[in-house]
Amino acid sequence: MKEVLPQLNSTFSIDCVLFGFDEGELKVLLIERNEEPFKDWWALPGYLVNENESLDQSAARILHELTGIENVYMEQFYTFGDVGRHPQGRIISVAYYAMLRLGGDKALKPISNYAKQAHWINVKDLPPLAFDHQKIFDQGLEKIKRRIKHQPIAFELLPEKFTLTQLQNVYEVILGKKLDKRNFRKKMLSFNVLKDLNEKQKGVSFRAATLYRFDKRKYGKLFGKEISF
Amino acid sequence: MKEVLPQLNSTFSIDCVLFGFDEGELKVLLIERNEEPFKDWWALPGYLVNENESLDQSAARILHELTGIENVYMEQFYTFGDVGRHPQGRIISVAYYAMLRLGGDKALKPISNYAKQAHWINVKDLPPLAFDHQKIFDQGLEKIKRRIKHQPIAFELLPEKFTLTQLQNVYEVILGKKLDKRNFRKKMLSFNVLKDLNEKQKGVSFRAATLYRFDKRKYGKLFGKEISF
DNA sequence: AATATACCGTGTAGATATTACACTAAGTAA
DNA sequence: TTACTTAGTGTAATATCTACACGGTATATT
Repeated sequence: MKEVLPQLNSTFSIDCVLFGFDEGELKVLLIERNEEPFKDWWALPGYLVNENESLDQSAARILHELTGIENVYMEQFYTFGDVGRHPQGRIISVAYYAMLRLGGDKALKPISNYAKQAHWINVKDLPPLAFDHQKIFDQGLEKIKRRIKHQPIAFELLPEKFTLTQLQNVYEVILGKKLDKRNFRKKMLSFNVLKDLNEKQKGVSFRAATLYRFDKRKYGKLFGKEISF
Repeated sequence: MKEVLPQLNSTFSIDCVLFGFDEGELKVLLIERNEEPFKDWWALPGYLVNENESLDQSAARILHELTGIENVYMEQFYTFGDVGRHPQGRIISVAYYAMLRLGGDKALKPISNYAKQAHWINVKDLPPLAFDHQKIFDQGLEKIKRRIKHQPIAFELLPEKFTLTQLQNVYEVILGKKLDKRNFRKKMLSFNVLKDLNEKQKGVSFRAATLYRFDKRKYGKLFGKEISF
C-alpha cells in the first residue's frame, strides 16, 4: 500500500474544517476526492505539507489549490495521529478551521485535480467522510461552539452588513438552541463592537431591519471574556 | 546535517510541558540534553514518535523514558511546524502539557541516556532553551492560565490533602495576581467539589488550617463554566 | 384606501453573581 | 502570659442574567 508515497515512511498533512453560513444553515466545505485512497468519497479539504512551508502556509496553499479560496485566516486546533488513520502509512494530520462568508467573491474552483469538486454541505446532512474526517469535523465544530462564546467570530460568517436577527440566527444554529431576542440584542450591543449603519435592509418583503457592521477597532478587549446567553 | 536521521526526510516529535508546584512556586520540568543538536542545553522533555504508536501513547512513553514519570494524563495543545525549527530536518512537534504533584512517589530518573538529568525549574527563572522550546513553553503556560479559569485543574498540582490557602496560592501564581481570600473561598466552596476532611494541617508553626480533598464524583458539571476571580 | 401579514424593536422586575472590604479566633513560640 | 502569625468569617453595593409581551412599521393584498 505504501508505493504511492515511496520516499516517506512518515509524514504529515493538513485538513481544513471550513464553516460557512447560508440560507439559515451552517455549512462545511467538502471536496469529492479524485485519488485513491477513498477515491470518490467526500472529505475535508486537505493534503500533504511540502518540505519548505510552515504548517500555516501549507494550510493556506492547500485550501487554495482545492477550492480556489484565498486570504482566509485559519487557526490550528488539533493534530490527529492515530496509527491506523491513513491506509498508506503513518500520516498525521494537523487540523485547521476557519469561518467565512459565502457567496459573492469566494468562488469554489479546484485548481488541483486532486479534488473533483468542492461543495458547501449542510452540517446536518453530512455524507460518510474519508479517513477519520468525521472525527476531525466533530472536533472542529466543538471548537467553534466554544469559541463563539468568547469572541464574536460569528461575524465572519455573515456578509459585511448584517442585521441583528441574522447574527442571532448564526448563534442559534451553531449553539443548537434558541436564544431570547431581547437579551441577545442587549448583550451583543453592550460589547460595543457593532456599528449602526443607519441603513435598512433592502428587498425584504416585510419591515426592513437596521444593518450593522462589525467595528474592528473596538474589538481587542473582548478576548477571553465569557459570553453566555 | 541530516545523517542522524538518515531514513527520514520528515518526521514528528512530541514535546511535553509539565507543570509542578513546590514551595509556593510554579515549576516546569526540563531535561539537560545529552545529544546533538543542542547537547548540554536545557530543553522540554521530548523525542521522536515511533511508527507504531499514537501521539498520546508516544507522549506517555517519552515522558517515562526521560524522567521516570508514569501514569500522567497529558493533553495535546498545539503543533509547532515552522520550517527551520529543527536543524536536522523537517521535524514538527506536537506539544502536550500536564500538571502534576511534586515530591513523594514521582521520582525523576531518566531511563534513556538521551537526557543527562531532569529537574524542576522555577518558571520565573528559565535558562535558555533548545530549539523553539521557549515558544512552546510560553504557549503551554497561556493554555493552563486559560484552563484553570474553566476547570479546577489546580488540584492536580497539590498533594491529595490541601488547605484552601494552598489552593489559592496555586491560582495566584498561575494567574500572576493576588486574589481576595473571602471571595476565593466563597466561590471555590460553592462549586461543591471540595470535601472537608475534618482534619487539620500538621507540623506548621502557627494555627493549622483545615484540609480538603478534591471530590471527583461531583466534578463533571463544572466543565465549560467560566470561573472568574 | 383599507386591511392583513410578518418581522422589527423595545423595558422591567426578580434572581443571581461579583466585588470590595476588616476584624476576631486559634494555635505556636518565646 | 504575651507576641506573633495565619485561619476563618459576612455584608452591602453593584453588575449581570433571566424571563417575559406587545405596539410599530414596511410590504402585499384586496
